[in-house]
Amino acid sequence: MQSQQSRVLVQLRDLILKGEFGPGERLAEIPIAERLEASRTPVRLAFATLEQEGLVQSSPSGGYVMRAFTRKEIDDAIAVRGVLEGMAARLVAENGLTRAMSEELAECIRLGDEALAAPVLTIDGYADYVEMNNRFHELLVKFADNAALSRAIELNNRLPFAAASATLPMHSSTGDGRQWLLITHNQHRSILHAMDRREGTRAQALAIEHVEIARMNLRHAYEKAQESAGLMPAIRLLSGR
Amino acid sequence: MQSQQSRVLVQLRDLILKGEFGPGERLAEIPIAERLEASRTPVRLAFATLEQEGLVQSSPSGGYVMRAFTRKEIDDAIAVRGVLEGMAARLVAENGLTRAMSEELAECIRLGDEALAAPVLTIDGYADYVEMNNRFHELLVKFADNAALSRAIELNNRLPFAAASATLPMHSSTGDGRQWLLITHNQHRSILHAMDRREGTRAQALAIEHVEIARMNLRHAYEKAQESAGLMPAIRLLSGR
DNA sequence: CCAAATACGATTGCATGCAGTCAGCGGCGA
DNA sequence: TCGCCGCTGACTGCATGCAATCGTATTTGG
Repeated sequence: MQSQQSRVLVQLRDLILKGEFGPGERLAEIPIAERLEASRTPVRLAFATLEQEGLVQSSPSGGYVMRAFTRKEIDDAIAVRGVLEGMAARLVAENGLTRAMSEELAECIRLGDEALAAPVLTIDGYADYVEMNNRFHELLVKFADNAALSRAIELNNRLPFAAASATLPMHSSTGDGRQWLLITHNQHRSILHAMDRREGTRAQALAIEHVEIARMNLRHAYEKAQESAGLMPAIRLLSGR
Repeated sequence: MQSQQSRVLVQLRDLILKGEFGPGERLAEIPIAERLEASRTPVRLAFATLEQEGLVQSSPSGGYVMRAFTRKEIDDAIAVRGVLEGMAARLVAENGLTRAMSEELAECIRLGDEALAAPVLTIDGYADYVEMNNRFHELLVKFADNAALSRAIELNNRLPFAAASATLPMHSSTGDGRQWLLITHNQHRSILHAMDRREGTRAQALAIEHVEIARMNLRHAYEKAQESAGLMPAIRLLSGR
C-alpha cells in the first residue's frame, strides 16, 4: 500500500486534468480533503507538487487556485516538447540503437500498422494507436539515456495537452482522423529509420516536425470548441487568447 | 514578510547547494527544522519541492536523503541547457529583437567588456562578469517569450552546476581564466549579433556551442577536485562516475 | 439611498500530538 | 566468538488544534 500523499497527488492531478475545476477557481483544502478521504496535510503536500508542475497557482492571499492556460502557452509547450524530443532522437541516432532497441521501436510501428489497418478507424484501433504512440515516445526518451532530458520532458508533459497523446482525441471524432494518424505514424517510421541509420540531424528535424500535428490539433480543438469539450474536458482550462 | 515555507525552502536549498549535506545523507526533519527555526511542517513542504527539483530523494523507508549526482548526469543537464537556450536564441532571432531588447543585451556585452578590460582578472572584475553572465542568460530566456521554455530551463538550472554561471568559479582560480572568459564573452557577442540580424539557425548553433565551455569546466573541476572543492563546495555531491 | 466600517464566518499557515514503523544495539544462544 | 533475535529509541506520516487573516455581509452613518 502506498502513502496518502502519493495517492492524493495522483487523484487530485487526475481531477484537475479531467477539468473538474474551472480556471481561476479556488481550491479549498477541506472539501478536497473530504472528497479524497484524507486530511488536509497530504492535500497541502500535493498542492506543493502541483504548483511545481504548473497546474495550480498559489494565491497571494493564501491557498491555491486553479491555473488558467492561454492558447499560446500550450502551443509553446508543444514546441518545447518538439525541441526536447528532437534532442532525444538526435542522441539516440548519434549513440546508435542496439538491436534490442531497434526491435522494440519497430514493434511499435508494427502495432500502429495493425491499429490503422482497417479502412475505417475503429474505437479499438484508435485506443491501440494511442497506447502505441505513448510507448513510442516513452522509448525514444528512455533510449536517449539522459536523465535531465527525461525530467524536462516529463515536466513539460504535465501541462494539459502538451504530452504526445494529449491531442490525439481530436482524430477520433473527425472523419479524416485516420488520415492524420497515418501521417504521424509514418513520421514515427521515418524517425526510426533515421535513428537506425545514425542520421542524427534528420531524426531531430523529423521529431521537431512531428509535433506540428499536435499544434494543428490544438488549433482545431479551439475552432470546434463545443465538440472538443466532450473529448477533452480539460479544454475548459484554456482561455481563448 | 514572507511565509515560513518559502523562507525554509530558499534557505534549505541554499544549504544543499553549499554542500552542507553529503550525498546519500539522511535529511532528518527535526534537526533541520531547529536549524532553520521553523517547525517540521514547512520543512516537509520544502522537501516536497526539493524532491521535484531533483535535489533530494524520498527514501523508500520514509524521509528524505540527499541525492548523489553522477558526472554524466550533470554533463547531460548542461547539454539540455544548451538545447533549450539554443531554442531561446532561435526564437528571439526569428521573432526579432526590439530596439530596447537589443540595447539591454548590448549593455550586458559592454559590462562584460569592462569587467574583462584589465589585463589581469581582478576579484571585482570576476564578480561583475558573473553578474553580467547571469543577466545575459536571463534576458535571453525572457525575450524568447515562451513560458514552457522558461520553466524547463529553470528546472534544469536547479541541478548543481547546470546553471549558466555555476561553473564559472573554475575561471577564477586558474591563470588562464581570463582567456576563457574572453572566449565565452565573445560567444555572447556573436549570439547577440546573430539575433540582431535574425539569423535564427546561427544564434541557435552558437548557444548550443556556448555550453561546451561549461562542460569543459566540469571536466576540469573533476581533474582538480581538491582545488575545486574550495570554490564549488557542492562538488562533493558528485560521484566519480 | 449609498458608502464605509465593523463584525463574523471561513480558511489558511503553522505547530504539535499520536501512532506506526524502521533502524540500531544489546543480549542470548549455538 | 559469531550470528540471530528481540527490544528500545527515534523518526516519519498523518491528523488536528489554534491563531491569524481574508473575504463577505450586514449595519450604521451621512
